[in-house]
Amino acid sequence: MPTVRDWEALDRIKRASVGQLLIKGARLMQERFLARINRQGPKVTLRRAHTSLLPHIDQHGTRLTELARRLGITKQAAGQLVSDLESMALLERVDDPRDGRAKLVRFTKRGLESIHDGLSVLRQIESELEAVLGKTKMRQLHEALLVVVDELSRPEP
Amino acid sequence: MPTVRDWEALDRIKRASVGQLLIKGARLMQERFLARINRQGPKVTLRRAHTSLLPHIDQHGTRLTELARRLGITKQAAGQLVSDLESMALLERVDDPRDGRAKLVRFTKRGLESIHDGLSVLRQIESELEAVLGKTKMRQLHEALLVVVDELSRPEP
DNA sequence: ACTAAATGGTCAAGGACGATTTACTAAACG
DNA sequence: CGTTTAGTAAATCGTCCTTGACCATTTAGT
Repeated sequence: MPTVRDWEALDRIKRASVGQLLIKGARLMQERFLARINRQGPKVTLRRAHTSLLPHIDQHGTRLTELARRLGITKQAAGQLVSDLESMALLERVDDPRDGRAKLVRFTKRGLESIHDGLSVLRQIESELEAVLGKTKMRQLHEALLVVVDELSRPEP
Repeated sequence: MPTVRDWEALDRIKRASVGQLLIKGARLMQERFLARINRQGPKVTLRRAHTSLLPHIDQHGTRLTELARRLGITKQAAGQLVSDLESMALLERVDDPRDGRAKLVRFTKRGLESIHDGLSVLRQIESELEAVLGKTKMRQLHEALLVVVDELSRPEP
């Protein structure tokens, strides 16, 4: 039977939970990022799935299957995302010289410029965070997040 | 024209970006949480939208309209989530004695027990993080995230 | 070399989720 | 009263992803 004491405990946990703060912070970060990107120009409309694809495009291009593998989705799903970004002229498919079946997905000139713009928006937001956190705590946050991502990336026990 | 130097810069930024680490960490956290919750019993299947609703249910019940407002969605959308959770016997709708039109959404006994279970899963994951981070860095992470959430919660400049 | 299996990719259909719009009932408020 | 507020109902939508079928090419087995 739930008591008032139980509820106070729940409240304390909710406020104290690193996990919940992490999730909330990430959501806010993503919203702010997409809002600024899509505000500063009617060029294209990036969606969440696109932004999770883009970081996996390598300098010399990446195969669709490899992208799908890295994202943990089917190659059809990855193909759809690539097609979207292709129609925005951010990505292009070129034949892979080492395999006649394969194509390499890579940035267009414009896509690369857009990525640079995007990263500068990200840096801007991060510098706003650093302004309130301070340099030291920002560095600590960065280090801690590296460890967190590393730990959570390993398979479940 | 993109150069190799540009690419190296991009790579450095990607690895260094607090924003991207935050988003990735949150995604991994949520995945691990839902996986464990849904693994330790075939009782119910919680989805992401449900877990974002639950923390807003107050001790004495919360009105649907208020839930919708807090979540930033329409009351119909909130109503649907509540209906889902109701059919899992985690929530119930009761008449609000202070307003004949209104109903209060509140936890059932079972729902509250499940919440406790859920929070203990969360604490478990967090303790695993603390095991690799160390107590001090875990505390620093917590404090930094509080500031980050606070800063990102304020309206856009 | 020749065929069989594996691999890279595309097309089409559609499902799950998380919402929205529009329309409605019932109660409260003033 | 008439207007506002709480909630429900039904249809639909956008996003993101899957399944299934298929073609072209490479790789392996014998």
